[in-house]
Amino acid sequence: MFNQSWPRAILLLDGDAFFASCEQAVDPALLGKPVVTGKERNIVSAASYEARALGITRGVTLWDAKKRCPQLVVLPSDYETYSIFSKRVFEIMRRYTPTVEEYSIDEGFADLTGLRRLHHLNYRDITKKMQLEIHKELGITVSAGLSITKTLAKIAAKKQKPAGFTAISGRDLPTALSDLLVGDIWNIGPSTAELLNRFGIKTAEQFAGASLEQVGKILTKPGVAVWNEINGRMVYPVAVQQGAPVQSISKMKTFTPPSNNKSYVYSQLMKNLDNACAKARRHLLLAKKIIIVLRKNDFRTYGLEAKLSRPSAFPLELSSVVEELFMKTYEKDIFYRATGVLLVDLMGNTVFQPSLFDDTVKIEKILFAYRAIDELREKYGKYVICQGSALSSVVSPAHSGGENSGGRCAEPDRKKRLLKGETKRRHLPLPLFRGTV
DNA sequence: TCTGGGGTCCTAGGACCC
DNA sequence: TCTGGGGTCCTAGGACCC
Repeated sequence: MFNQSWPRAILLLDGDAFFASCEQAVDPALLGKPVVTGKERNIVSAASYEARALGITRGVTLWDAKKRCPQLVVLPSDYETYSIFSKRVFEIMRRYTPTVEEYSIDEGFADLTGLRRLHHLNYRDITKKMQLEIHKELGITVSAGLSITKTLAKIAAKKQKPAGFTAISGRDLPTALSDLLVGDIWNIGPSTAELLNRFGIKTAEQFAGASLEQVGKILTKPGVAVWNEINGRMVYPVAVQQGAPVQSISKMKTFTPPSNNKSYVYSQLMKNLDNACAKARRHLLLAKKIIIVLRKNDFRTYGLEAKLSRPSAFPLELSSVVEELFMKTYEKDIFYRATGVLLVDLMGNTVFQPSLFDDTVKIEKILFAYRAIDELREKYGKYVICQGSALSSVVSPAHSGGENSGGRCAEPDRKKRLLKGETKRRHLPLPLFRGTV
């Protein structure tokens, strides 16, 4: 599988407290203050280093966080802004190599192998230059991990944060792994870690030292891949995805408090259908299969799927299918806490040709209607229009848990304010918003 | 981690075919 | 009617990630 014969130089850049740092970069008044994002979920999804210093970590409830630190600045997550920062980080990485993988919104891999001569710098200094440019141009910091495989680069990047740089060479391997538990390795989750523990393998070093025979007996393909990677043998290449095709689109939403009201639960489901379809249309995609998901109060989650008679991304067409699935799944007197809609088996909407049996006039009408709907939503926000059956989820305060339940038209789109320059900005990084919206 | 939301990939097992 | 072997496709569900 891997036929490279010289050691690779794989770099991972990992944003430091990324969401919180973006907020601080956009609004300098927040610099030096404890800032968290996640207001919309009532849970800390990112905490600035100032907040971490006060013991506030990802996942704690805002209520706990506030109690611990009354002066805490709590912000709703603004993914659009973070995505813009993210894009610009990747652009800076691409100044040095085209082999960049946008792994997540705040992490990117780059393969620097063989680029030292081109840049007249060693790998360390190439990395340092990237970090410097990111800091200067965007006002945020990233930590770097440099090693011979992606898995080792991940391990390296975690060693020193924020704004850190850590390299793990082939020679350093045993020491680099000695203080690490198996469960801390990328792609080894809780259940695999537990399995390995049962066989006496507790640390990353023990795992790396196990024989292929032993590892092959305990784990399947993905586990063996990780074992190769932490031994310095590359299995995962840096994958330059050009417009990586989306495999699925889903919308899932918890409502508080849980409800046993059938029409309310159904309306929640329809709202998800609306939003999932809108997203699919934005991506110019149609689904061939749809799955609905109901989560009971005990967190057991049930899914039911249906193949569509023709590919679609239109609630008008899909609501009857969803209703049918819902009736099959829904149990009376059971409390539900969340619903979801997944659109899978996606195809481009340009490829789709109506079959002989389709009613082309009707399809034209539906397409026309949704073009209008999408324009309205683009202009006035996503709650301006929705399926009638989803209505009670938007307007009914009966079961609402405040922030959680739709109707947040009040807060004007923050990005628009930023565009108008109403929010203070540093000598930033502009043009931050060129070509978007 | 008493529990958000959005994804990807892998595997086991059944159906169906030769 | 019983037996065998092997391939492919599909689905449900698990595990993991940020």
